[in-house]
This record gives sequence, C-alpha cells and structure tokens, in this order.
Amino acid sequence: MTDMPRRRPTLDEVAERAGVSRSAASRVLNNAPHVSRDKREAVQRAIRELRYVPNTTARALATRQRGVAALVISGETPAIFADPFFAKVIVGASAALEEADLHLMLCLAAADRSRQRLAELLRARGVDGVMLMAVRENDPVLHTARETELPVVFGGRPAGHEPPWYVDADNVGGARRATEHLLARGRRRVVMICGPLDTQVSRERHRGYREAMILAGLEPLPPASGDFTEPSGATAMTELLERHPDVDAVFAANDNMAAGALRALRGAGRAVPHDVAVVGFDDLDIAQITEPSLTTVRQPIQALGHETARMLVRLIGGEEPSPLILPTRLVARSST
Amino acid sequence: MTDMPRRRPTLDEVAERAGVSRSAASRVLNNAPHVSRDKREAVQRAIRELRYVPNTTARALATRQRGVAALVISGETPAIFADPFFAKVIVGASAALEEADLHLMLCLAAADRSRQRLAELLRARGVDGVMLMAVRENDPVLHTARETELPVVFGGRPAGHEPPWYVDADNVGGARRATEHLLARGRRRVVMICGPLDTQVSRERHRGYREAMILAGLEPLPPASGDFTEPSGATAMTELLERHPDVDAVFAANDNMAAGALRALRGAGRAVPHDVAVVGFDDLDIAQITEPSLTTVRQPIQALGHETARMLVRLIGGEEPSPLILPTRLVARSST
DNA sequence: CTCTAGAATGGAAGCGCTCCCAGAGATTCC
DNA sequence: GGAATCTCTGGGAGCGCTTCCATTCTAGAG
Repeated sequence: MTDMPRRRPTLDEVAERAGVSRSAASRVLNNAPHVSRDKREAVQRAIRELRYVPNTTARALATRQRGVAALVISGETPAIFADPFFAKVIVGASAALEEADLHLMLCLAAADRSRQRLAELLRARGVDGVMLMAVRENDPVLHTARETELPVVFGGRPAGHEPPWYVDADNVGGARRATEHLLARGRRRVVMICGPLDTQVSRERHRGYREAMILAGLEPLPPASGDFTEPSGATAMTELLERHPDVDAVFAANDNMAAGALRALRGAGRAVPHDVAVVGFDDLDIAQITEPSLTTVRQPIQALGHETARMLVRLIGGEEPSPLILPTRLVARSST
Repeated sequence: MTDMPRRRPTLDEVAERAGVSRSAASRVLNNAPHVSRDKREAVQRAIRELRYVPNTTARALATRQRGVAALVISGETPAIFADPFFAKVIVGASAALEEADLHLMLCLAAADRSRQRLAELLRARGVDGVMLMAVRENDPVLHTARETELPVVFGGRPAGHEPPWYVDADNVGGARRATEHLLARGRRRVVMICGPLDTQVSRERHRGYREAMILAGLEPLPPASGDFTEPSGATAMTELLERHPDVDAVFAANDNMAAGALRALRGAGRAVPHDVAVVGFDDLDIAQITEPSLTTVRQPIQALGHETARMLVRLIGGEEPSPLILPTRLVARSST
C-alpha cells in the first residue's frame, strides 16, 4: 500500500487547513451567513483538496434529522410486492424524495419480526418520516403508525380509518366511469370481480360499480372476489359465468384479474368483446398485451408515489398539507 | 396536551433511574459481560419503565456502523424496475438483511443526479455496504463502485468485468439445457431471441444456446435481440419468422419476450407447440398464465437477492466469501 | 470623534452512545 | 498469608458535526 490507510478527513482538518475555526467551516458547509469571502473560499478549497465529505451520521446526530424516509409495504410481501404497482409507486416516491435530498428506506412489513423492526426503527428515530402503502383494515402496522410521533402519510387509505394525511386515487369515480362505459355500450348484465374485501380500494371500486348500476336503474349483482392476481380473476370469472350464464360484461377491480377473466372467458368459449365486454383497473403494462387489449381505468400510479412522498416532505418540513385524491380516467381499448 | 412533550429518554436517564453508571447501562444494552445480576435487572426494568429505545444515530456515530445496506438498481428505472424480477430480488435481500438486523436502503440510480447522490452516500459512509443489481457494461455506477472502500457485492456480473464478489445464476447452463430440451424434442431450426447485448446475462444465455447447437452438430442461427419486454419479444419473433420461415423452435432470453413471441406466433398463424416450440427464461408468474403455458428455465430469483445480501453481510462482518453461482433448472410446460 | 448596530469569528457545549482504562473487590492458588 | 487473577464498576474521552454565545471588528449615524 503506497498510501497509508488515512482516515477520511473531518471538518476539523478542513478547518485547520483553511486556517479557520470549525464553526466557520461548518457555516461554509451549510452555506450559512457570517463568513467572509476569503474564508469561505479558503474552506471550499480545503474541502476540494482533502476530498472532504461530511459524515452524515454525525450531522444527523447533531441536527436530529436523518435524511431518510421509510416506505412501508405491509401485507404478504412476496405475493403483493411482486405486483408491478409497487414498483411504479416506488419510482415516483424515489423521485420526489430525491428532490428533497432524502434517501429511501424500504421496509417490507409482512412478518411479525419485520413489523417489530419497523416499530423500533420509528421509535429509535431511524427515519424522518414514513409512507405507508396499501395498508389493510386491522393491519398491525396501523398500531405502529398511531404510536409514532413521526410524520406519517398513507398511500391509499386503509379501510375503516381516515388518516389525517393520505394520497389516494379516485377509485369510486373510476369504477363508476368504467361501469358507465359498459352500460353506454348497451350492456345490461354487468358483473364485477372485486378484490379482498378488507381493502378500501376494493370497497370503493365496488361502490363505484353499484352507483353506476343504480343510477342506470339496474340492480347491482353480487360480486365475486379475488385477491388481485391473475389466477384469482380467472376463478372468479368462472364462478360468475356459472352464477349468471347470461352475463354480457364484467368489470374487474384490477388489470391482473381482468386478464384472468379474459382467459376464463376464452376457455368458456365466450368472445370478447362480442359476447362479454371486459374492463380492468390500473392500466398496467399487462393491459396492452392481453388479447384483446384491455379497456381499463388508468390511475396515476407513479404520481401516487410521487405525491405521497411530496406530502411527507412537506410534513417533515413543518407544513400541514391536505389529503389528496388523484383523478383516474378511462382508457378504451379492444375489450369493450 | 395532558402529557408534556417530554423528550425521549436517553441512556443517561436509564442509568440514573437504575442507579448505575452509563457504562453499565450500555453494557446491559449490548448484553456485554461484566455486569452483576442485580444491576442488569435494574437496568432492564428502567428500560421497560421508561420505554427506552436506543438512538440509532448516536450508536452509529460511536460504532461507525450504520446498520443499513444499500441495494442499487441502475439503468432506466421506470422500465427496468417495473420488471417483477427486482421485486423478488428485493424480497430475498430484505429477508437476508433482516436476519443480520440491517435495514435496506433502496437506490434507483438512473439519472445523473441519482448516481451523484449514491456516490455521496457511499463517501459519507451513509451505509455499511452495497449491493449492485443488474449492472451493465460501462455503467457509470461501476466507477462509483470502484472508488468506494465499502464492501460491494454484485447481483449478476456486469459484462466485461469480473468483480471480486458476486452472486449470479447459471445462465449458460440454463440456456444450454433449454436448447437441448428443444433439440431433444426433435426440433432442428432453433432460433434465439436474446436481450440487450451489453448485458452479461444476454451474452451468457446466448452462449448456452450456441454451445447446445454446436454440440448437436447444428449451426447456431444469428439471434434477434429485444430489450427484455413483451413487445420487443413480439417484434423479434416477427423478424425471425421473416428471416427463417421454417423455424420450428425459439428460445427467448426471458419470459416476457417469450410471451411476446407467443403472441407474434399466434398472429402469424403458427400453432405452439405444434409448429413452433417456445422456451423462456426466469419462470416469472407470467410463464404460467400465457397460452399455452410456458416451458422455461427457472432461476432462483428470490434466492439471488437473498444470497447477495448474505454475501454482503459476511463481507461487512470481515469475512471473505467466494463468488456464488446459483443453479437454474428447466421447467417443462405446454409450449414445447 | 464617539456611539451603536451588525457582521465576523472561534470557543465550547452539546447530540446520545460506545469503549478504554484504572481502581476496587472478590477468588484462587501456592 | 500474600501474590496473582478475575469480575465489577464508573469516569471520561471520544465519534464528527451543529449551534449558541460572548467577543472582536467594521462602518454608518449623529
């Protein structure tokens, strides 16, 4: 080793080299006022020459700010997290955090142990704030959320609990429009495949469906429910076909299940959209590669992540933002 | 507010309440020896009563250990990251880190700004180690990796560079077996759809294909290449059909592209597997929901994440683990 | 020319924890 | 019985940075 294993330089060394006090050097670092031009430049030069980088941990200890936000995904992770939905949310959140110069800590809180660690992370002030995505009713993580003094923003409201800060998509409106779209196409036997009933999204999308049906003077039919996966959509569709052989349209609470429905319909020999029209929800990539391509309700998933993070940043900054509901819109393709 | 906004308790307060010194309290906390039974219990009681939780940041500053590992995903994030592949890798890595009581910092290093922040994070010792996933040849992140003194483990080798520590799947072997499987089924005009040529996986899977063809005394055909997405697979397949109208089998470098190939074949009126057999790679969920379901090479994606993280943990712990190549295996379904 | 407000400056006290070390007691062993 | 060896114990020095505050310097006001 030609160069000795020299420790990374500290602010003291920078100060010494620049011939100023540590306080002055610190001021330069945070570009605070009350530093003369000369000294400022001297410090900057020293920083450059020493390749100095401030130690985040020390700074965090002194300022009580960690520079990190947690994004929590609870629920059965391998299954749920594999949904590309979360990938997009994370991309959006990551971008927003970056603007505020925060880092992203990803917490998969499925097992008890994981939840435990999350709770400790918050109590130990390991992060500056928390985003809770897709929390379900009675999710244990809600207790942790209630207990912490840290800012918490929900991405999607949990069922049965209106948190002070959340960002959500207009699920009711989207579902209503999806159903209305089917009705406008002349369909009358419209059924629905909804998601797990303990999620708010499921309930809301179901509500939108009911509203549209009732508004049209039709009787809403009892939904079949899946778990947001493709196979569960196929199963639900099969069940619905048995229950209502004369069905002429189906609205699925997400694209995966809609894709499953398409498969089941094909298996049952029903032509889409001729015999049965299908609408999904989300507008994930899959909606464009099914055959026929899927009419669906687009929700701005990346924006959901982005806005959730932005709201958290504001909260951390001491502001008091209001909850936000993002618009959804129908994208018509070949399945209707 | 009935309860005053009391600060969170510190170790000093715990010590005081337990009637011991801070050193003793610290020893109890880290259950180190040299603490009498009485004092130990007194401290534990105080901790309980005060609901004390040690401040991670202070501890990190004192021990020079952050308790955090970074998982870096470079490349065009919205596109790449949406691949369920990464979700699984993350689930695996997260589980392994949890065992070592480390937290996971997720860094999407697509834009320059993001890479810059990553570099600073490392220089500022914001994490204890780094996992670099799916790095491409000439990826700027390689430079950052080379510069840091922190432990770095690669998940999948970058092309043209053999890092000291990595975990990878047996791509060559898997591709060879896939091709051999097709040949064993009596296919002779076997073509390949490969991925971007600047990735090591693509090259290796292509190599496996070539090896199998040559071993069988056949001339490997020049591949068409896509970008690992479904549509690109369809395009590539169409191109191959034009180039080799008599093709009777195709091996795609991943399942998404294989699904695209299936779609293109259906569009071209070729029956699968009767006219053309198809094999994919990965064994993602999609392989089971295509029609026909996809014969594919399963790679242990979650294990890849898990082992990458475990290797990093060892490295952080001062061990010197060896690179690891995980086995892949053929899963036969209906497309062959 | 004196007075005073404001800028510049560095000393020093934290932030909350770990860990080295020296001293006190308890044990062991010849 | 005394030396040698352990276990306990708490004092105190960091870890590297921010920030309060008292002091000095500068310059404009009167």
